[in-house]
Amino acid sequence: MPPPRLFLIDSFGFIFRAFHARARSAATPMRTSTGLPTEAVYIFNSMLRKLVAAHHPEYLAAVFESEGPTLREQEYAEYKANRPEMPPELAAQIPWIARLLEALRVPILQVPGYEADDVIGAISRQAAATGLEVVIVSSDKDMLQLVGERVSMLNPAKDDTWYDPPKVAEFLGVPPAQVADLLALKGDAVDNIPGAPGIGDKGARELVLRFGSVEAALDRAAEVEKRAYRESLENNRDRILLSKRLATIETAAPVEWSLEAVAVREPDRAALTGIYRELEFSSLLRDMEPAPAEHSYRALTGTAEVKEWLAALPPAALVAVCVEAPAGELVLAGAVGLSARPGEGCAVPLERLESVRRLLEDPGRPKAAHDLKATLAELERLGVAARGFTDDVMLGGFLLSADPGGCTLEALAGRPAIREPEARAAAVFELAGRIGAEIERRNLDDLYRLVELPLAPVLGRMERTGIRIDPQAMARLSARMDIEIQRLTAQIHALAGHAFNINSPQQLGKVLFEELGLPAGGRGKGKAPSTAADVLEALAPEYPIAGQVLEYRQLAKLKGTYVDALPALIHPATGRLHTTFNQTGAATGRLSSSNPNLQNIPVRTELGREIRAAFVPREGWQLVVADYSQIELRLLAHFSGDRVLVEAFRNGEDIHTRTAAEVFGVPPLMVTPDQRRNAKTVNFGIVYGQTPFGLAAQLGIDRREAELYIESYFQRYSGVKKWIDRTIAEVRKSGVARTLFGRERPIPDMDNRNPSARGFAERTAVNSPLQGTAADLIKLAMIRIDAELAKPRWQGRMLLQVHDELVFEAPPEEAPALARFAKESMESVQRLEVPLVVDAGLGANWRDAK
DNA sequence: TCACTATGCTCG
DNA sequence: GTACGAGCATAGTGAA
Repeated sequence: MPPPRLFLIDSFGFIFRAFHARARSAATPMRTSTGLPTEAVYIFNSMLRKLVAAHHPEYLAAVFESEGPTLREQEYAEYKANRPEMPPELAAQIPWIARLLEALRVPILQVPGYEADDVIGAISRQAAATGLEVVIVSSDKDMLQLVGERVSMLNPAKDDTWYDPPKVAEFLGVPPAQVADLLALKGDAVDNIPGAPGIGDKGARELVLRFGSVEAALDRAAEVEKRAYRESLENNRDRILLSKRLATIETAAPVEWSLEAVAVREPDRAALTGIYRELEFSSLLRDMEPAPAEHSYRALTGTAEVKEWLAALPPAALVAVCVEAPAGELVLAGAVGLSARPGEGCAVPLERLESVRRLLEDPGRPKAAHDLKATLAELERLGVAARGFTDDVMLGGFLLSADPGGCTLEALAGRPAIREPEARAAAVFELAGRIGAEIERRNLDDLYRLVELPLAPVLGRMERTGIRIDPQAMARLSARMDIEIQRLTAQIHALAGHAFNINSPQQLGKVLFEELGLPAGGRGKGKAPSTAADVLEALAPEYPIAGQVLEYRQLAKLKGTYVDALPALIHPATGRLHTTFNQTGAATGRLSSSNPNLQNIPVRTELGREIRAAFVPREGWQLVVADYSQIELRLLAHFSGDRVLVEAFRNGEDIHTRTAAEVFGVPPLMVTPDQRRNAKTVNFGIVYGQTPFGLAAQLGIDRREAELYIESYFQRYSGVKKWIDRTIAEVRKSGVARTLFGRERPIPDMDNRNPSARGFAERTAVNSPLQGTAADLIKLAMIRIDAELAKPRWQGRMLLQVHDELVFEAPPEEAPALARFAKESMESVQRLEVPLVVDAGLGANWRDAK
């Protein structure tokens, strides 16, 4: 068992901070209806709650300054003279903060004549001596001198940064024992510690490291080479020694405290409610309303207890599993939460993991998780090959809501943060039942059991496999691009007549549209005229600077996002890039990819393809790529049954040429490249929910002309028009868009009075079944392909999915067979009114595998 | 100092 | 005000 922890809060540090932050901001301060200022109370309260929720301290106290004059003030009248008197606005809130702490049952510690620093110093020393782990909660650099073997500091104002002795050394450049010396030399404006004139941050660090202390530096000042430092030391001896006394935190303050008094206890709910009510914290009051249900959480820590719990488990009962294993090397720091009954959960510490291995690895024991892919990965890291998962409430919840943000355990359970693994497990258990029933009721069972659940481990394998890139190729590209960027920067600055930040749309807009007087063709969305690519493209023929900026942007983007970023993300252990596929990241049912996103690797420009060429297979192997051809238009043909579209696909025609022939009324062989390009844009537009405005913008033609294109298209593809109208009508009626497999996405705005919102809803209603069905199809194909590749006769592995494309790697002798197999599997995944066609190829890199 | 928004660009 | 779905880098700004 780790030692219990005592958290000591440097209360006034946070109170002042909160107050002044608000004072500097323009917004009106929080007040009750009677005019009582409440902001500091509110912020202090949330800071405290966050702290407790995040760290679960066993012991906790709030340290306050004493009310009378302090010892330091007696010694040095100027001390902290820079600190303004406490403003009345804030002073009025202090008693409320005291009441709040009382209701929270957090004791206030203070000692007359001593500052909070000294009280914290004294308690830290005493507590650490008794074997407690002390955590100082503060954002005050001075306090870092107290950090030591059993004392650390936590700064919640800086993203919960932890400071242990090495971290202090890293942060300040000196170890904790020399922090006071450092401050004595460099001074501290906030506390008005005078310091040594002429010695700043750098000099102070240098002198302290060299001599070890202020006293030694003073005694041996003659040895200092730098004249300014030497003279400052020689001429300010008393002042420096005083600074050191001021900067040194006293650890002998006569503070009275007991372990019992600082033990964390449940808040006094009645008192807390009263305070929230008086201060009109209505949102906090609401959070209080439903008193958290009583749970009978049992923390099983002994082998015997776990055995007993397992023995009492009904044979086929569902067990919810939540792994809590903080990343890092200390594998034994977490626990596995288990629950098999509503409102009950137990935590098995990882030291006792062996006792539940049988259960976790038993394929016959049904299990539930939240985020199966992550759960399996964590268990694998702990050496457990878990099997038998029949539910993932995250995936189930996503099928019910299609809401990428709504699938956290907390969102699903409708509760604030759930931290303990046993409580998470209990929540998963309850949700598994509810969500499972709702999935069945809404006929989402096949999608759940045959698509999403089996896909999770497949994605996990792809993530762990990763993909190789050639860092040397990237480095060469980077150097080349750098030269080009330099050249463009110089040219652009020359054309502008002065240097500016080309990366700043604001500055660029000023240069282009104000100084150089280019026509601000683009509509400024907020205020400033747009400098987006389409605007610059229109200007480029007449104004060379526009073209230069476009070129600069492309290079800067590709270099920053890919060429320089990706090599740094190569995993040291595997030498490869490992993305994370998110199964609940897109409302249509598509996957998303992040950290890094490997679904948006460049391909459209020549330079982009060079980047793609740096994605390579394992040494000596080949990359295999298989992608669906025109899958969304084929699905449009399937859904609409449009005679022309279906016929075109059944005949294997080039669909854009056919569309051009139809729309422009010429034979296919007479279609010009320009006509085909325009028809391609129209085809894309149909899938996205065409509007004349959008098409006009895309093609750079006027709206009337775009209207004629669309009219002509719908005349020739009347079945498509009917399907779009029918789909919009159905979605308006039901409120949901559906894919071929029944995946649902709520579309709430079909009747919105705002035409813009309604138009958006209608386009989404048309697009979602197409994009979503394509997503369902490739997921199904992936599951089948993965199952085949698991057989011993294959060595090849699936690496990436890019919406309509799969990327594999395989030994050269196997690659052609894998390409054939992938193509065949993807094409035959579902029988439709038109054939599904997959182009498959192989090569030495991602660009050439086509 | 830090977290957030706006802008812009990459992909399917 | 305007084409669907994503993620990420950089500036610029307002707040804890």
